[in-house]
Amino acid sequence: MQFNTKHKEILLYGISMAVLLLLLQWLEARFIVFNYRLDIFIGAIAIIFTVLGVWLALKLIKPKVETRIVEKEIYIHQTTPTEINQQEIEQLGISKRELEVLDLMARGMSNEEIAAALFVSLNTVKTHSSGIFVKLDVKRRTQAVEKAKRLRIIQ
Amino acid sequence: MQFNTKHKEILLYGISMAVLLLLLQWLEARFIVFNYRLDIFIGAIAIIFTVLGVWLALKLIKPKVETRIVEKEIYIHQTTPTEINQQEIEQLGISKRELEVLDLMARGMSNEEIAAALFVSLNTVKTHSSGIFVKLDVKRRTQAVEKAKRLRIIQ
DNA sequence: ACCAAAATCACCCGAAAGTATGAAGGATAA
DNA sequence: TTATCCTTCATACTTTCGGGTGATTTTGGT
Repeated sequence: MQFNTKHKEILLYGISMAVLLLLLQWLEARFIVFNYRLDIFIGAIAIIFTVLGVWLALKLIKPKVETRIVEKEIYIHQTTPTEINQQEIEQLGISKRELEVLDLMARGMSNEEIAAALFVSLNTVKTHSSGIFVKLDVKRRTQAVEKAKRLRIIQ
Repeated sequence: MQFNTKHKEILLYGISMAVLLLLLQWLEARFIVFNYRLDIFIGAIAIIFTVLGVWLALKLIKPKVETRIVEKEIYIHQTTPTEINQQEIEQLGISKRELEVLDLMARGMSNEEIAAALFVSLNTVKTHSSGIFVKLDVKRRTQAVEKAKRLRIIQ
C-alpha cells in the first residue's frame, strides 16, 4: 500500500520533470530569449525544481511512528475464568495428583468422595491432602481451598 | 533556537544557490558547451536543485509524527466487585448470626476459632453451622463455602 | 539400568466436624 | 398473651479430618 503510493509519487515526479524539460526544449526552439538571459532562466529552473524537491520530500517522508501505549483496564467478573498460576504451583512443588485432590476439595467433596472419584484409597487421598496442607502452609482444607483460590492455583 | 536553526539553513541554501549560479555563469563565460547541449545542462540543474529541495525539506520540516495508540489490556480481578445477594439470603432464611459464622467459615477458620471470634461457645457455632448446612442443603463446610460464594451470599 | 520423585496404601490415634435432641432466654408480631 | 423465630448452650454420639510413621510400586529423567 505505502510502497505503491511512493512509487506513484516518484513516477509522477519523473513525468512532470520530463514534461517540463520537453516544454523548455520546445520554448528554446521557438524563442531565443533564453540565450539573452540564461542566468535568469537557470534561476527559474532552480527555483521550480527546488519547490518540486520540497514537495517530493514532503510526500515521500515516512512519518515517524510514535507508539503510544494506552493502558486499558479491564475488570473481570468471577464468571470469567482467570488463568491458573502455573508458576506458583511449581514454586510450591505441588504435584499433579495433589492438584487434582485440591481441585475436588474446592468443590466441597469429602476425602472419601475424592478417593472414589480418583479410584484410589481413602488413605491415599489423606496422604495427598496432608502434602497439600504442608505445601500451602495451612492447617485445614477450608484454608487450603481459600489460599489456593487466592493464589490462582485452582479455578 | 529552532527558529535560528531554520534561518541558518535558509541562509546556507541561499548562499549555496548563489554560489552555484555564479559558478554556472562563470562556466558559461569560460566554455560554450552549454549552448550545444542546453537540455542536458538544464536537466543537471533540475536534478541538483531537486536534491537541494529534498535536502532543504528534510532539514526544515518538522518530522511527521504518526501517533499510533496501542491499547494494552490490563486485567484486573476485582476484590469486591459484585454485591452480595441479600435477596438470596432472605429467601434461604439465613439469619445474621449464621451469616457471620458462614463468613468466618469461608475464611478457613475452625469452629473453635469462630467461637472465640464471636465470643460464643463451640456448641453454639456447631448449632449455627448445622443450620447453615440445612439451609444451604449441603453436607460439609467446604460445600457450604463453595455454594455460598456461588450464590453471592458471602464475599 | 539406576536414582529420585511421585503415587500408592496401611495403621493408629487424636482432633475437628457434624448430627440429634433438648432446653432456656430474648425479641417480635399476631 | 401466645406463638414464632433467633440465639444461646449442653450432652452424647458418629463421622470425617489430619498427623505421624512406614512401606511398596510406578514413573520420569540421566
